[in-house]
Amino acid sequence: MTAATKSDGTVGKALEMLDLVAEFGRPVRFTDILVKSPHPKATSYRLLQTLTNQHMLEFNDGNGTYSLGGRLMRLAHAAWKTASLAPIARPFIETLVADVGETVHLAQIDQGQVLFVDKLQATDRFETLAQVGKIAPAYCTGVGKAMLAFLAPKRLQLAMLQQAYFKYTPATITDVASLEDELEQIQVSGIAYDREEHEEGIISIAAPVLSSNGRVIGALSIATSTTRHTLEGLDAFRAPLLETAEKIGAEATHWQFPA
Amino acid sequence: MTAATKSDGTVGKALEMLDLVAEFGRPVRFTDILVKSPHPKATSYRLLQTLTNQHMLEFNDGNGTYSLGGRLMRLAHAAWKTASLAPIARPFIETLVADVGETVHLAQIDQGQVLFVDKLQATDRFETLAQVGKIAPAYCTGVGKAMLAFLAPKRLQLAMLQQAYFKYTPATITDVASLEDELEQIQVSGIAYDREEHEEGIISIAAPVLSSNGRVIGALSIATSTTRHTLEGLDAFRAPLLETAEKIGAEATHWQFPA
DNA sequence: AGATTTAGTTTCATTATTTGAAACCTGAAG
DNA sequence: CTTCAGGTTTCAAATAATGAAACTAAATCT
Repeated sequence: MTAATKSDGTVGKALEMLDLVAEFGRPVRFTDILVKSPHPKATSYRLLQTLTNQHMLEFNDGNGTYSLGGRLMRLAHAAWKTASLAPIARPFIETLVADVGETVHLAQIDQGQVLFVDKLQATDRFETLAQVGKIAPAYCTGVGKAMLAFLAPKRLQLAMLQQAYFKYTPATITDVASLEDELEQIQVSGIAYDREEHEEGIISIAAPVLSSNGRVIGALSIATSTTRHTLEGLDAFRAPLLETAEKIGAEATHWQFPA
Repeated sequence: MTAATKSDGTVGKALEMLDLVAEFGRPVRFTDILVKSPHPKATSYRLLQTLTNQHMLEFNDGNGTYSLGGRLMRLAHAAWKTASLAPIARPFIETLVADVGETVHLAQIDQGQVLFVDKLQATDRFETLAQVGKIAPAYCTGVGKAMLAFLAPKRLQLAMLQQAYFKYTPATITDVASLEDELEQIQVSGIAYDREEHEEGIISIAAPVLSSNGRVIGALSIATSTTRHTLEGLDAFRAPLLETAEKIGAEATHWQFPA
């Protein structure tokens, strides 16, 4: 019995089903879900019914599949507006993008993972799906490491322990000791790098956003490809990045954003 | 037994609480929720606890408030990727934006309302919060009317009836008969206009996205301000808009997107 | 300081909901 | 016409949710 999933009654089970549907990444038939569901047939069926009635799932009569419903997007929009750093940070990020001409990401830490809450693209070249709500592991992304480095010890422990370390690329750090070393360095410099650790060809420079009480409330990064910049080249963005992160931190404090 | 709100057990109650928190539009204290909650103190309290355990809500120790949680954004991202028209439509919309140099919205109809699922801005700046997940009434927006006009009669009835008609601006049509007239015209022309009916100073031209079987699966609009274009000026976008809507419809059919 | 109010939390017997094995549909394949 | 697979419903038993009331902690009043 891990601390991970506390079952939490009916609501817990229902949300578990939602996660299942989400995992499939495509509309799913009842049987598809059934094989993954820990519950017997009748129970799974009724949970799906309930969620569909509640518009958390949508049922497609045509092919008998379930997919995630519109109510989720409405709620998430509300979440984004009221509970994320994004609305507060937007104006500053816009300035930064205009300034450096690169794509900027804003992330927060959520359940030990990186949760992207905003993304502004330079002008706008090709790509990309709305990054908002996307998650990534903390230990191998610039924003993730920037936040880990400034996390309070207990929260850090928690985030580090509950993580499975997967080697996404040859450069991914999967060794806890090395990771801790790097976090220490980041704590000193206030800057984190992603050296193709999550995706080959993608590098980034990131800075934590700290509220006035010193707690990490997010992180900011400039991400680019190795074809556009070298790792050293990223240092040009160091100053504006830090400056913007600081401004956002000050503003967030002013708005009493939860630490 | 109204069709409106079927309570649907514990899960329904929990989601009702989520909606409550969302409505406040700010972090809320337990007592704030209590006055709006239909449930007694202990029940409301436990529902919030459950949702917090499940990361659907987040509790801020600092000031004792609840706000919508990260899990919602994760799920919504999955919903956006798998259950919305947006990923399919993206490339076409990008082309359209590049073509006309205006901001383009993509919307779907959800529970009789307009649900924005994507927004691409013309190159430029100012404004705006991630529109994804934002909702608006159908009867007074371009995209909304475009979809209503092509909705199957029964679904239209439903959407029209369950709507409260609020006069957002002097131009808002709140009279069902006039609205029906306009929908007929839209059916013929395949183009809908928003003549400052939802927001003063904002006009738009919209076209429905139809799947091959003739069902509306979404709508596309070009929105602008009265200071940039006149209503007649919008007609310049008519052809590219229709063309793009058609391409998206064809592609969606190909992907068996639910009608 | 002591009394009083307010906000949040817990208890526990009662009540209502959820559960799941099994039976039952229904349309498609053999 | 049988069999089968996917989906749906039933109903007594098991479980989880309920809520009045009691309790705690902190703030506010006297």
